[in-house]
Order: sequence, then C-alpha cells, then structure tokens
Amino acid sequence: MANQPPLQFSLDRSSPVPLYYQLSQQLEAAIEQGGLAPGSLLGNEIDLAARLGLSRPTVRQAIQSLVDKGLLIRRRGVGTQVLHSQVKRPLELSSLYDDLEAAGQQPATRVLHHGTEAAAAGVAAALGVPEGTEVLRVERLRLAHGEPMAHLCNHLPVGLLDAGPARLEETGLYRLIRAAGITLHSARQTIGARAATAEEGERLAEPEGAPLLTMERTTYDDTGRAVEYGSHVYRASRYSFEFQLLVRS
Amino acid sequence: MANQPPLQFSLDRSSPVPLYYQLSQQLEAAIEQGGLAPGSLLGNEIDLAARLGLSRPTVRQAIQSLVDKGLLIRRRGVGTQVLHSQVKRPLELSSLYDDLEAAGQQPATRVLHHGTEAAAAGVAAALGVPEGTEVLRVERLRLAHGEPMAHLCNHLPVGLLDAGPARLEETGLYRLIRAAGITLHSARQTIGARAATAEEGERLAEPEGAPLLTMERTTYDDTGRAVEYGSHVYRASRYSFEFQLLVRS
DNA sequence: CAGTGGTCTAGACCACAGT
DNA sequence: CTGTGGTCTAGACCACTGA
Repeated sequence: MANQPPLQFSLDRSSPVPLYYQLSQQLEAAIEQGGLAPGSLLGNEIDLAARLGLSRPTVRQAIQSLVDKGLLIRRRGVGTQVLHSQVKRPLELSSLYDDLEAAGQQPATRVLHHGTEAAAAGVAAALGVPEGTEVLRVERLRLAHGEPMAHLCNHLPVGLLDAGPARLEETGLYRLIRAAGITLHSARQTIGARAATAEEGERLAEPEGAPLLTMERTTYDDTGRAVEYGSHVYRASRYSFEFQLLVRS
Repeated sequence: MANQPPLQFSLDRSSPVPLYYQLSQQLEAAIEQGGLAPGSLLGNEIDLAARLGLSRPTVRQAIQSLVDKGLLIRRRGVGTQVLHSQVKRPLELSSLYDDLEAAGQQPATRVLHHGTEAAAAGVAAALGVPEGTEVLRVERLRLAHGEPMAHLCNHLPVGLLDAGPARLEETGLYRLIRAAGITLHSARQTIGARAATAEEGERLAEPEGAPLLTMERTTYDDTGRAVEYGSHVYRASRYSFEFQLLVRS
C-alpha cells in the first residue's frame, strides 16, 4: 500500500464553484482514470490541505463527498483509501426513456391516452388527494428499435404539467416534470412480477401468460407533495432493473 | 409556516456519543413523533447553536445528516424545513430473512446444498476470481409460515464463512457474514422476471410457467473484494421488492 | 433591505490503529 | 509511541430569498 506520487490539482479561487467541489471533482476524475490506484492511500488531510493552500475542513468536505459516493473509505489511524472499484451508479430515480437513450436503444413513445378523470381510490391514496379529485391520466407505450418494451400508466395532479401528448412523444415524463420547475426529491417503488393478461400480451407482443415485470412508483417533490403515481409493466424478456446500492453505515 | 415552539434538547458532553449525533437523533425523534410539524421551519442555525451552546458547524453537521436522510430540506434565504414525510427506509441491502422476520412471517430455511466446487465462468467473473477457483456453494429454500417463498443460490469465496449448514438454517446469510467480522460496503443488483421451469415450479409449489421474480446480486466489502454472489428466485405471487430512494442532488 | 443557508479559515483536542 | 481520521470551536464573508 505505497503512497501515490503527489497529484496535481488546480483550484480557481475566483470561480463561483466551491473549492471543496473543485477538489472532489478532480479527485474523482483521478480515481476513475486510474491516476489513483485502488487500495492506495490518499495521504493525510493535514498535508493535503497545506499543499493545496486550503483549510482542513474544506479538504475533508471534498473527501467526505466521495466517501458518500462509495469511492473512498476512511479508517481512523490508517488513512483514506481508494476503494477497489466496481462502482457505477448508486441507483438513480431512473427514467426508462433516459435509460434506453443512454443505451443507444432509440426510444420512442406512443401516447395511448391523455386526459383528466376522477381519481379512483388507489390513485387518490397514492397521490394523497381526496377520492374523486380530477387527475391527469397518461398511458404510453414505450418502444425501442420499434419493438414494444413497456406499457406505462401515470397519474398526475392536474395543472402540474402543461405538456400535451406531442411533448410526451418526444421525451420522458421526468424531463417534462423537471422542466416544469419541479424539484424531485424521493420516490417509493415496488417491483414485482405477474403473468400477462391477453390484452397486455397484445400490447406488448408477448403471449398471454408471459412473465412481466411490474413497477409501481409514487414520486414526491421537495415539499413532500406527490407529483406522480406510475404503474408500469415491462416485458421481462427485454428488460430488467440494474442498480448499485451502498450499505448504510 | 409559523415557527415551532422551541423544543428541548439535552446534550451530554461527557458522553462518548458525538454532540452532532445526539442532536440529530433528538431532531429525528421530534420529527417522527410530530413534535416538529411537516412544513415548519426549524429556526436558523445561528440561534439554534447559541441556544444549545454549540458552534454553528456542529449544528450544521447534525442538520446535514437529516437532510441526507431526506427528512429535512434546506433553502438558502428561507430556512430549514421539515419535509412532509412519507419517508421510511432509503433502501437497504436487504436480507430476505430479516425482511420476513420484521414482517412477522416466521421465516425458516432449508439448506438443500452446502459444499465447495470449482467456480464456473459466470460465478468466477462475479466474484472476481480465476475460473476454476474453489468456491462455496450454498443452496437454500426460504419458507414463511411453512410455505416456500424463494430459492436462494449463493456462491462465496472459501474460508470466508466457517458456519455450517446448521447455522444457515437458523439465520440469514448476511448476519453470518457480518458476524464473521466483514464490513459490507456495496452491492450490485439486477432484478428481473421469468417463467418457472418444471423443476423450479416443483420446488416453489408453483405451476410450470408461473411468473418468478429473479434477483442477482454481488456484494462487496469495504476493501472492494466480492464476498458473495447470489442468484435468487422468488414466487411473484408471494413477494415483491419495495423500497424508497432519494434523488441525487 | 434583512435574514437565511453556503462556504471557508486556523486552529484545538480526542480516539483509534499500527509500530 | 506516532500518525491518522473524528470531532469541535469561534469567528468570517458571500449568495440567495423574500419583503
């Protein structure tokens, strides 16, 4: 576990970007590009702060953010080590559209329904509104390479989105919600599986009884208000959920 | 958004428990028990620090830990607010055994296989060892109320666990791994679905072709070493994955 | 404008790991 | 024992929000 040759960091004090953030970004880049070998020690915080002309708390803040990301691990009496990294994404509030686009799958959307209706009991409970409240229901078929991938049914409070069906065919729902100035905060998800009904099979080009992945999700904004309730069905033969998670310590 | 009546906090400076942690625990308790109403402001950090006889950074550290948990939200120029809370668990590295036990489902385990063997290609890749390395394979059937719930196949490096089949029938694998002094750090998971084969149906008391939930997971310890690769199959009629997640900001 | 959180400093002492 | 990260202090200035 030898130490590394001292790396070069460039800090711009005139930049509006916080110093700790500049440092954490450069550290992260050094780790990902192999400039800092897995298992190697980072060098103690005091020296690092002195070398960079920063105070120790600022350096600690930079390091801590990478510890929270799972890239580094601190041990008292030992030092800060680069983790042998299998790390990728810590599980995001993913958008199927973005996932497919990132995978080069050429996503497309067909809007099957777009209109308001009175919320049924289950939807009302999920959105935290009284039963019978007017809500927007959107049903979409998501395709990749022209093949159906999933059937997406979403309920939203009315007035949240001013986008019509046309916008929904161009991009993902989450992008539209964010574009409406809403800050997403958290979500509650349930993932399960069931056999396809005849109608579902028809829509997704699967035989009746084929296994389907299901996801129900309620998303909340930073005021704690529910902004979306989704009930999605994926072809199990074409899709699975993949994610990384960190152990709470 | 009126302010709250000032709450009482008791800090013990002679305790080995850090002050920021004592404060964050008491804040969290106050939030969960309704002493701090959702949407209410917490009061500014300077005053809070003065009232508690703490420095501002210490108070900030306490507040920040709750922000990271999703319980609070800070807005510059506004203040720190209690989030309208639907929050529960932020998604843990869950153990099926613990989940069932917490739900009062009386979990039981039947060990179907327990022995070492040469790692096949897929297993070797997941564990990051050369193909053909000796690894421990454990196959278990998990039951709840005497009904089969899941079939669990796990591969581990030899020597990691000294527990025999008897211990594996008493508790979950993760508890045994932790009891062996290993600090779990992260995991990579894939959740999918497929139709049951005849053999799987037999084991899980489902008809052939019934939908099954599948999970593959590789777990890493805090040195980045893979400690376990699991390939699990759950009865979709009896089980689903439920979790909360926070949006990366 | 006043008030808030966001960032930063330059120290201090303590707890724990490894020698 | 020495060296590390863990905690804590008492200030400072800035950026943003809302009146």
